[in-house]
Amino acid sequence: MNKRQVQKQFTHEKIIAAAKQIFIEKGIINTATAQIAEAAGVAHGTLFLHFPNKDSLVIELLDVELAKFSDSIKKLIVETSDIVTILEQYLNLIQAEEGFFSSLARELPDYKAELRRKILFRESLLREHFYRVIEKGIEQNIYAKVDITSALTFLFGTINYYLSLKTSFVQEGSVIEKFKPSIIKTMRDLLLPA
Amino acid sequence: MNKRQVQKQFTHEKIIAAAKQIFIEKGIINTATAQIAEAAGVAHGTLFLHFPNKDSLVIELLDVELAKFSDSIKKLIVETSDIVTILEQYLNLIQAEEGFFSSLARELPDYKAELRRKILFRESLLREHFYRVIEKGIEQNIYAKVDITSALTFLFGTINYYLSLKTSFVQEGSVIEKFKPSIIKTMRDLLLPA
DNA sequence: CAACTCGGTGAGTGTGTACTCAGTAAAGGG
DNA sequence: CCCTTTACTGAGTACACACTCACCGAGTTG
Repeated sequence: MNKRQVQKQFTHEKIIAAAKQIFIEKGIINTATAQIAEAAGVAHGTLFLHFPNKDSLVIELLDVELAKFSDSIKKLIVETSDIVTILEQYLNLIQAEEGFFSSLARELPDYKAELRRKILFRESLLREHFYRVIEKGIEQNIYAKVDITSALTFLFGTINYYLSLKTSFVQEGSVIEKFKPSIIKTMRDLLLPA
Repeated sequence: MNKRQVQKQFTHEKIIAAAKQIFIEKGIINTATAQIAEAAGVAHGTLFLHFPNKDSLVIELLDVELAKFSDSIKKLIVETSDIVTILEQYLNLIQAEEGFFSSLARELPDYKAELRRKILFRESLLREHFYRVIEKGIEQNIYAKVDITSALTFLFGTINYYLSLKTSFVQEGSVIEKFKPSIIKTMRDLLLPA
């Protein structure tokens, strides 16, 4: 890579990093492209050399984050079959991206179809993984013969619900962190045989 | 009331009705004040004679709807103590306003603080009512000695979750209707002693 | 019925924002 | 060393939207 290409890629990454940061703080709709450019330390116009429009920027950012997240989940599920450990780690992952994905999820309906599809894909992926883990555990008599769908609905529903509270509890700290113990307790109660 | 006052009130109500209709269809942020005026059959400027700004219109509409909803819930809970009936009726109520409140809830984070507070108030009200019903039931040995908080988290979390799916399942029909049986089943399992 | 009140009108204004484009300077190539 | 290519710049454009205001005419009042 020559000097120009290096510079170009550097700028590209600066913009994405800045966008992620501001989106977490203010949400996507509330962030003007000019602000992203300013935060990235480039001219407003530069942004549109790297992305044809704001949506493309959001989608590329989402793709990158989704890939990271998906890899972490796969790794996690391959490495352990203990439901409590998986849950804990999973909640840690959610927590790390809490601001970004939850703000995205909340803006979803106002936003474009492709974003919606991506978020939904991510969720179906997670459900699928969990489903397999639990199913295998049941076969091996590790877990109780629960209604898997109910258990997963509880898990995802609860997380969704807590995240939706986020803007209300504006205090410092992670929403997931706060509710982690009760989520784990309930999932354990649901899954482990009495 | 003289002719002028009647006319004024009529216009006021026309605007609110039109606003509700369009908000359900397109969400609040995506609806321009000019469109509301057009749908109401009044001039754009007329809207601002009746409401100082768009937010006030939203808040008045929300107040009206909240009052209706709250009354229905109170009545429902006074009239019956059978949890399954209460749940069914409650889900019917949610369903009737599904479009309006769920679109509101989804836009919340982008929107103004007072709206957030009102939605939150509504939820705390509902939780409170349910809490009382279940608590009373437990005292009278009607329901299992469940962890009330978990049960309610499941209920509200799940409903929230299903509503968040709404824009994805754009097909006709109510989201709540679709998931009602599984919500009721799980709540019954949680609440009724084995 | 003349004078006045007041709800309604809609073209106009100000603002915020996504996106453009003519110009600039540094890098690359012959 | 000069010419071309290219990433970048930032003032400018187009547009959408909330909100205004000078004017109108029907309703009310004495």
